[in-house]
Amino acid sequence: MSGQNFSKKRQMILDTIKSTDIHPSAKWVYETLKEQVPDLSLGTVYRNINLFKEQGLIIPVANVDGEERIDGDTSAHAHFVCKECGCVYDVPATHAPISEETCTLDGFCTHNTVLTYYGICGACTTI
Amino acid sequence: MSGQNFSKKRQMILDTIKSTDIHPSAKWVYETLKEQVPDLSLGTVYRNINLFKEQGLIIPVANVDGEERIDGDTSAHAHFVCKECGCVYDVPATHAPISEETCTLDGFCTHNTVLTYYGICGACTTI
DNA sequence: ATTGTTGCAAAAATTTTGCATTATC
DNA sequence: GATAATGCAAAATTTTTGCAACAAT
Repeated sequence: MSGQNFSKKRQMILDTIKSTDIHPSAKWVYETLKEQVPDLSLGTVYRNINLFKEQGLIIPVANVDGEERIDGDTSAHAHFVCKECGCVYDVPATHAPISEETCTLDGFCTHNTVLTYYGICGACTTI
Repeated sequence: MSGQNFSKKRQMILDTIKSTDIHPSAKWVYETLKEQVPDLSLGTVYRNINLFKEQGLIIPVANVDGEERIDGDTSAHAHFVCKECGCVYDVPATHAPISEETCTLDGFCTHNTVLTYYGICGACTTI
């Protein structure tokens, strides 16, 4: 596409990431989209995810069981990772003391802050 | 050792982790200790790191360039990860709004909180 | 034509694991 | 001797990459 060079598949990968709140892994994006787009390659998913990260369209939020999990919501908020089921939940920014200050430390320039709570989620506690 | 079943190598691996503040990767621990203990295996380092994590003797603090970085200091504090050089720095708890509350979210039980700042460190800014 | 994107498969890199051997008590 | 820890190498995973083919303008 003109200027934006977004291919159909690239757009669908981004849409898939943006349309869910499960904080997916690359594999999940691939498997989910594969149903609609049979001729999709995992390499393409990885390549586009890396591109989106560079462009700031998505952010990596956690590494769960060796898999990187990403978030299409780049607004300031925190996350809760369940050690039991591996689910990643959003935690409203109001609950999370995220200070968006930049360059607070001596000579250090902070670009972004990641606040993650680890524990057992409600679903896993109930069971 | 009696009761504690700590082998010499296990103890040396833990000591190596506890004696540095660089927040090492498994590979770094292996390569560093290999100089003193030539017959050390990388598998042993990984096995012991996993053990220490289960026991709460060390904590994973970040995943930098695909490598998990660990910390022998389990007290409440935050970290700064330089996107440029990959160094991981300690951030005093006084600077970090770490709330040690537990089970604050509905039915969720928080075991630990990880607060990480990402940006460019002083050394990389100067250059 | 030229530029960018993808599929495919191989390759890299990190982490785990099976099993025989060695250490520890 | 019984139990646990290790070395070694293979295996399992996730992620990256080379290259030929394809798409778009």
